[in-house]
Amino acid sequence: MDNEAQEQREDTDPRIILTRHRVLDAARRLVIDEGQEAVTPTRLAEMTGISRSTIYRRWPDPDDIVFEAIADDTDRPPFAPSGDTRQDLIRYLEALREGLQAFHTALLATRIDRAERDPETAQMLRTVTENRRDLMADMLQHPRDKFDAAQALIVGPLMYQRFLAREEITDELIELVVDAYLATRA
Amino acid sequence: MDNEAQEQREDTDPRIILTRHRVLDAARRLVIDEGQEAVTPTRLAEMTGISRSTIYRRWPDPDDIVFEAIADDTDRPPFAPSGDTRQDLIRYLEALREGLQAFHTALLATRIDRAERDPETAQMLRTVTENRRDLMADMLQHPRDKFDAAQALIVGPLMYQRFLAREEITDELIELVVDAYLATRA
DNA sequence: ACCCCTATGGGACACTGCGTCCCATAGGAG
DNA sequence: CTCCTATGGGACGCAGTGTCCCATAGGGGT
Repeated sequence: MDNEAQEQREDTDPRIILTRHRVLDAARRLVIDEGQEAVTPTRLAEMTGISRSTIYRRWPDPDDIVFEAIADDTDRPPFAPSGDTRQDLIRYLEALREGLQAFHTALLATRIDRAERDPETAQMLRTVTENRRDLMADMLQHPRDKFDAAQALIVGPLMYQRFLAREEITDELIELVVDAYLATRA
Repeated sequence: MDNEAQEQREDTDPRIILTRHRVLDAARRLVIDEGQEAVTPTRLAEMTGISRSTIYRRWPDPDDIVFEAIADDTDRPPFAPSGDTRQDLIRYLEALREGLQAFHTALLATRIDRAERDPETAQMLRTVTENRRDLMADMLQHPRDKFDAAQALIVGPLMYQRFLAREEITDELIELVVDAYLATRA
């Protein structure tokens, strides 16, 4: 098999890396600005200067471009917990609020929609969610296996406010969420 | 102006009503099964037997078809409150859970995604949210203007579990959500 | 029962973008 | 310096889009 050699090259050949990076970057911008249906090899070629041939060669199924573009989302590292759980939670949610205001949050909305029809995207969403759960459980020194419901309780209201109600996430809401969660632990 | 006459006909002429109904029905099925990018006049014509000409005549901009298809979502009427707030909330969330399992829930995911780029869809989402809030405030005999945060607290966790974590909404989660909310009122 | 009005059907049309292919060229690895 | 391969730049047939025109069918009013 020279499949291994092939994969090796894809990770090291600077030409391949650059192509991949530029195309996925452009794809992300397209998803954010115009939605995933705007992501076509022709548009990407125009935006990046990379030829259509190359794009088709790298991604025989253009739909994979959208998937890969919305997949690599790097969670930022957590801050150091102070030990004051209430204060830590508030700080965490304030950081989450800030993240939800960033322009790339539209990518999350696209993931939500795609996951309804694409099992791979659904799996990706689950993984991202679990990662954040583990990260947060560590931060709060909380057993992971009992933290699923807590995640929903804490993160859910902010997601609701951002994507469904589409209204501002106020300081009051954050405090309310934190206190409601803490009440369940007492 | 014969614009009024025109609009009058669109609401009464059975030919127009039937066409509209059949096309939007097919569009909903397409959005649910294959996503909004699959909604094209050609596909709709094939599915409904209605000619492409007619579809273009009714919707000069095909994108409006998706919007109208996902827009008319009728909230079911609430049940009669028993007066026991905790029990009423649990029953409400159980009904919501059932609704979130229905196949047409994918339409909500599409709304969330679309709202990121289309102001009209964003407005529609806000209106739907407000309607549910008012409905629920009435049910719980709760002042509406202070109910926004409560909505996020109560409905948010279920939405999170359904769309982000993509895991089952358990009875335990529902009880936890209700008790957490009630704790904030004490 | 009749007639007028309009919605629909069924094409044709140019146009755009898609997906595939082939060959020439440029850039990286040894 | 040389081989190997990634990219570029076209060509091509094909499918779908959006527009137009004319014939027909079905509703509403007399």
